Amino acid sequence: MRVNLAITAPKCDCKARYPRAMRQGSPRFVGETWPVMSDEPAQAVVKEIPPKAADLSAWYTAVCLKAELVSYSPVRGCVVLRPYGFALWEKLQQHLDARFKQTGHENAYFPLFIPANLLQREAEHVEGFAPEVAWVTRGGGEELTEPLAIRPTSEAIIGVMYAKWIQSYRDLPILINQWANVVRWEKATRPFLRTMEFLWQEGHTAHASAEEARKETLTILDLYRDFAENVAGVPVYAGPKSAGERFPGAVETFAIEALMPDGKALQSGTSHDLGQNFAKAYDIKFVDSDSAIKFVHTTSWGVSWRMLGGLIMVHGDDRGLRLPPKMAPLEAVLIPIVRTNDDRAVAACQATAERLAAAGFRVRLDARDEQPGWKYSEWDVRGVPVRIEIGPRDVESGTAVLVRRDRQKGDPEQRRSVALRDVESNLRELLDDVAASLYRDAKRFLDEHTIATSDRAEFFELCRNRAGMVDIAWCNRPECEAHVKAATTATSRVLRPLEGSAVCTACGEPAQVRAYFAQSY
RNA sequence: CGGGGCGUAGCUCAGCUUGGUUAGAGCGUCGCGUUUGGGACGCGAAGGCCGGACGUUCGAAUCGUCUCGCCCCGACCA
Repeated sequence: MRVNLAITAPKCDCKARYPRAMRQGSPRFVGETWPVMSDEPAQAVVKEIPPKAADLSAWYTAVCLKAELVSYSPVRGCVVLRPYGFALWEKLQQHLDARFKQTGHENAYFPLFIPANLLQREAEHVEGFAPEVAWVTRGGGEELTEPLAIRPTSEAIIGVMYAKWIQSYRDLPILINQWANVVRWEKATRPFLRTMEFLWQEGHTAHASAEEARKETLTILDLYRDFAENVAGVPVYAGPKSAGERFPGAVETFAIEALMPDGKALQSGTSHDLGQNFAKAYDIKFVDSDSAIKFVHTTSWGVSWRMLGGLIMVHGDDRGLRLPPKMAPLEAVLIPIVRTNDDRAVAACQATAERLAAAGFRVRLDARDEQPGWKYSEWDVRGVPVRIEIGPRDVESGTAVLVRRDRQKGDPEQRRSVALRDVESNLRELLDDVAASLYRDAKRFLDEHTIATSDRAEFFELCRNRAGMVDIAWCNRPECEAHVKAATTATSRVLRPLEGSAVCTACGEPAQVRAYFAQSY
């Protein structure tokens, strides 16, 4: 089998090199820090990527651009998802889609345009989305008699269709998902985290009973949690949202919330129990087994490419992306070390790449005519979990050097030499270890930045300082949350049951739940 | 939508205060050669409606007004 493993498009806009003066005296071999700038702790490791700890926002934007995930476009607030970024999105799609199928869902596709009157049927829904809906008012050179909304979400159009499709309890449940783009008119945008047009999936289901709808909502919530933790390596808190954080039109909203390095929470997936609100608005009725005409119970749930933004921030370091292996478009990149009159390493890499591909690994050979060190840096920026180096010494000894992206230079565990005959098992083991290690680090960060307090002043201070997930006993009253938000800009992220009795840390009223409070993206 | 910053070569920027010949640098790109285990080096070459519009002026990258876009910090959201 001859697979196309070599890269063919070496174009990249991140090749800037350090000025010569800065390079002089730099070590030529691994195991030492490069560049030598020990008296300048804030110095970027990779040119054009500022240190992550110094300015998360600047670091984030630079990484998204330099890793060639996205590129800004001439369209305000909209990014181009470049091939590497799209490949990352595809990995998310593959994993989630497989889970949706396993739980009985089917994919379908609904129109991008939503007539004004449809969108307006559910009062809370339209009110909630009004500020961010884009409208088409002209088409074919003529003013439209009825403006068309560009979907901010698809409850409306799907509700109308469900009303047509559903007659009997035998038609239920309907379990449909769509992969789509949606538009929300945003004022400030950032790659993945908030763009005017974004990619997501939205699931829409209809059920005969409230219990079944609630079960579906929770099934998806757990599916999202499982994906975030076990595939993306991002630990999350999952649970119900407060009334103030609820989806417009929902009876109850559940979410998974991740914690970013700057102490702000990122809502990474939502699952809504819509009750009969949309069924009533869109007249989705069925005849039940007892011959009574009833409204269905619906749910909706979504994960967007925002999840990718969270993964980037949680795992990335000063050298760029660090992708969890299951999400990485490439699990390993092979870099031959060629010498003058000795390009045996290229053939060895090609053969190894083919073997690995045959074994099911996503690998690529980088045989471009560039310095090896230059290639290391470039693939570091892109976060490929493992690099495989084969040089003349390896050709002689039948070995390869496996270098893991999650470890820093100088770490003795960063690189290991393995026999080529065992490369598959070694790579498998290494990838698993990288995945576990990335998750472990992220989990430790979340744990260390989840702070329980019952002291009112401390609570407000922690919220203001973006200390992380601030865990309190809470009254679950909208007025209380509004007050906390006004004072600290933090809101409740997700709730969980309260054990025993307590007073609300924020206001002193009787507590009903425990809540994680944090500022959020 | 408020507050702040920035748009000059593919990238990072200098030049602008005090308008004046062909607008510069480093890196990248292209060609040739030497190199290649953490961002190589030499020689040669190409590359710019100075974000856009209007204005002031004999003359605008430079001054003024407007506009578009990007970044950062807030308010709203996934």
